[in-house]
Amino acid sequence: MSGLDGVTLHLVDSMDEVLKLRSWLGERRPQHALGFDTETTGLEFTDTVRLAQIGDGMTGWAIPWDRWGGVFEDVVARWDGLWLAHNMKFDVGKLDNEDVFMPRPRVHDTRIMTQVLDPHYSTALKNVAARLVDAAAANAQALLNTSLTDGSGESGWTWKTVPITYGPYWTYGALDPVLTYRIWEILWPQVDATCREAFEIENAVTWITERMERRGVHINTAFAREKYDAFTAYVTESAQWVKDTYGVTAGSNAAIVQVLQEAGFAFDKATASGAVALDKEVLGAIDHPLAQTILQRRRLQKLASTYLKHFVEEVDAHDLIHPSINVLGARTSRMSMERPNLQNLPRKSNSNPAADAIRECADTRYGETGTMLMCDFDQIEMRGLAYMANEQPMIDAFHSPNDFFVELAKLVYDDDLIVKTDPRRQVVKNAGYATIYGAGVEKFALTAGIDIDTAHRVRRRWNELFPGVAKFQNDVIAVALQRRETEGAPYVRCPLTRRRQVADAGKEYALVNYLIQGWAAAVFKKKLIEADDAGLGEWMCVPVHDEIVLDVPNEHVTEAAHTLVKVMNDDRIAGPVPITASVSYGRTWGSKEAWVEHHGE
DNA sequence: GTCGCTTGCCAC
DNA sequence: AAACGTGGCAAGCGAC
Repeated sequence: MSGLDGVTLHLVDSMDEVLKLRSWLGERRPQHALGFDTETTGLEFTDTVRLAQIGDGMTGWAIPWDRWGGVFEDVVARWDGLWLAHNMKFDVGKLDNEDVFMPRPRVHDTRIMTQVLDPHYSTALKNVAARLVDAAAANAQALLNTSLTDGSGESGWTWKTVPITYGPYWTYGALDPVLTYRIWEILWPQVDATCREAFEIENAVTWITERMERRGVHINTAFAREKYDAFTAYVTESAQWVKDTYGVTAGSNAAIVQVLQEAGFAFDKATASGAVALDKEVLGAIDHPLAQTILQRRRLQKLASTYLKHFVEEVDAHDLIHPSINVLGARTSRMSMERPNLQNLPRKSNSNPAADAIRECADTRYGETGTMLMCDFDQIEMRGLAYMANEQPMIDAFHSPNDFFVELAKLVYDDDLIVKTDPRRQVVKNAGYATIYGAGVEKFALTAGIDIDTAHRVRRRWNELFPGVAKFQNDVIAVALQRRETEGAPYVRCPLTRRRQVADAGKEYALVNYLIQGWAAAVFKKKLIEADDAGLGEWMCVPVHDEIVLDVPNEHVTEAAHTLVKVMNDDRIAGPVPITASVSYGRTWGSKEAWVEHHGE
């Protein structure tokens, strides 16, 4: 059968339709699953359900919420099979708000299925449906969606105002669970056969992050406001000073460059498109009050507008901020976070002491009776590299009680006296990460702050010491290129994605990084599930790639930290490479106090 | 006024 | 032969 021929759509607007729906439901077998979806007044947290839809591959039902919501609730109570949704976190959350609770363990997300099979494709329902089910129907539906989103249709209606009885609205609504069901029919056999564990991990992590989103992160709003006001005042006053003194706009790079050129400074760094670069590195090297003022203004503006502004303006009545966590954020299986992104809060730094305030804004919601716990893996990606390359000297270094990069530096420089403060340790660390990212010698030299000749020597020595790493890199690329011949595109198989393709032809070197990053993301997600199973789910707030942040009442801190240590340290998950993690704690996320386990307490 | 592009910068 | 991966976000600016 082609496309959607023969599909029947119903609007449940009478007792007669309700009876038809009940009779239809009675004929469903639990193994057949049901698709569901909601239409809401919008995408904001405060927006509510207007229509709830259910369906299978041939029949879709649109249920107006205000009048017939109880019918949907009744179906949820009766159905004991699988529920399918595309982007389930959104719909289940909206239904939660209406006091209708979907049975989470029985809800499977078709968006996750597309992602684990091939993250190269768009996961948006309309695109997946157009690709797998019926292009014309999906595109017509997308057109309506756009007109409702921006009110651009002839009617001027929006998601909030469109009459439920408007034909295109309810029919396309009723079609969504049908499309979801069809997608499931096509994708589930592939997922089941090739990447079922990946699907189960992503589906489980989705519910864990949904809980984190609801729980939120507490903000010390008085402190955040004080810093925001102070930084913003500097931003405004310095801009005025720049205008008064030099007659230019502080935010206009071209104008600033011109003033500095007239003052005798030369510029040789270019941007991607060939303009004169004026980044912090360039500014830092210019000994001129204008350059230094612009630099400091940029620093404080970044802190005020990217972080503090959200902290001040977007907290709820309990001073909690609720970012949105995207489990399928990166095509390497990493998660991403937005509004705001708490994965890129500045760390403590000597060059920008003002930045310390940002992590100090995120504090425990329990005041004097709570503690923030931060637990992060130690060099997780380097361990992944050692594991996948099976590189014995690296594995040995990970078993040493000493610092990993000190041990590596001793090998590279053939000097047993190297200590942690030796600058050669940093060079070797940079060499390691340059390998993971696929950097050339030139970029490696630049980031390590060494000359090209030294970089060449270090890299030569590195390859000599770790031949397994080079072999691993070459093998990954060779296999990928072979796949290009036989399957049309070069790709790697990661633990949570069946095919991770290169973004651009000629960038095959990046596949090594995809593999390592994808492996690390899988380890992290498995540990989130273990931590949740061990009872830590109620305290967890933020996942940061290799770190979990928790907000714990003091009476549970000792046990929570102990559980974290037990879950996150693992000498089995990476073969001969031990995975270790460190816990720190304090009143705020910025606290650095190391947690030491006291046995026998 | 909005949109898309560019530039810059924060994290892991 | 060539070569730093994954994200989110804000501000300036020209184009519509």
